[in-house]
Amino acid sequence: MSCEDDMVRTLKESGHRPTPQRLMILSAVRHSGGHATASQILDQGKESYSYIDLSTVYRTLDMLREMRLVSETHMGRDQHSYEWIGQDRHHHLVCQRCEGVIQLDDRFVGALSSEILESYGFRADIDHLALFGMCRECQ
Amino acid sequence: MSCEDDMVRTLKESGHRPTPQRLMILSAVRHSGGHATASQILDQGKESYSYIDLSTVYRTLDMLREMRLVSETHMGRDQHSYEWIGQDRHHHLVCQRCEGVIQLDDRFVGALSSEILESYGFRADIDHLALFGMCRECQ
DNA sequence: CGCATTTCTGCAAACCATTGCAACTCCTTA
DNA sequence: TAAGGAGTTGCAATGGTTTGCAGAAATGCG
Repeated sequence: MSCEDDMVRTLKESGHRPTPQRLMILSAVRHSGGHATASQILDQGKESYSYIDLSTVYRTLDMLREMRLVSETHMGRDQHSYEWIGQDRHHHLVCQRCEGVIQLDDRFVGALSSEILESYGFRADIDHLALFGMCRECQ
Repeated sequence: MSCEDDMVRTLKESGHRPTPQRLMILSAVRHSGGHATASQILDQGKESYSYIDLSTVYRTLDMLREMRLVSETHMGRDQHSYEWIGQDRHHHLVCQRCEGVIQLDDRFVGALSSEILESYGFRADIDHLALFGMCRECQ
């Protein structure tokens, strides 16, 4: 089964329509190989498609976020960045001095979620966390 | 020693100038008793001071954040909210259904910071975390 | 105090993200 | 196949935040 058919099916099953714009945005995020900003997705879309509006990009990304297919992260003060949620869920440690990024395994954050659930009965949805600070080398 | 003298000294020691605008903004955040948005601070400022610009408010809040005197939080999709960091550092659990907010004790997050420091050598600065999800009642 | 230097403010413009709306497209049902 | 209804898009306008810059204010020093 092709990647595209897969997306069409996923959209339909969740009660959304598989429009060309959506398939294009989905494909762009999925194959960007890492973080992508809304305007990057827009640019990529314009190459492979006649025209697409920025608001459509945001609305689609928002939909995908609610379906938990992509994660939305505020990386500092810049644009939001979006990433396809694959098998290996992970988070980021961002150094504010050297601007380096370290991948943080989900088990650390998962442990926090479990403790919160136990103590407060609150189910935290942490798809992608970005924590700021300073890395070993810069300290 | 008055509250104001205290602020003047703090600013000077960090190499910043104690201008009337800054003292006003500092005072507004400090005495707001909880979260305050930039425009709320602006309004409060206009009452006690002739005029102050919104960009000055943002720039000052940014400075205070870097000095770790206030915390900046993205509460959902609305305005950012700023809070004076007092003795009792805390975080928030925001329910996406009922929009209720639960205070989360810092020891949970502190434990996460410690684990990250131990495993990665990364010193995370988590002044104020807002986690989204669903509370016990809404599940 | 007066002057040079640095820092800070207000203003305007820019930028990112969101929203309302009318037109359009897709899907369902007859 | 035609019609109706729901969902989706592009456009324009809006709101919150950031930035560049010229003038103003504060500081340090003779």
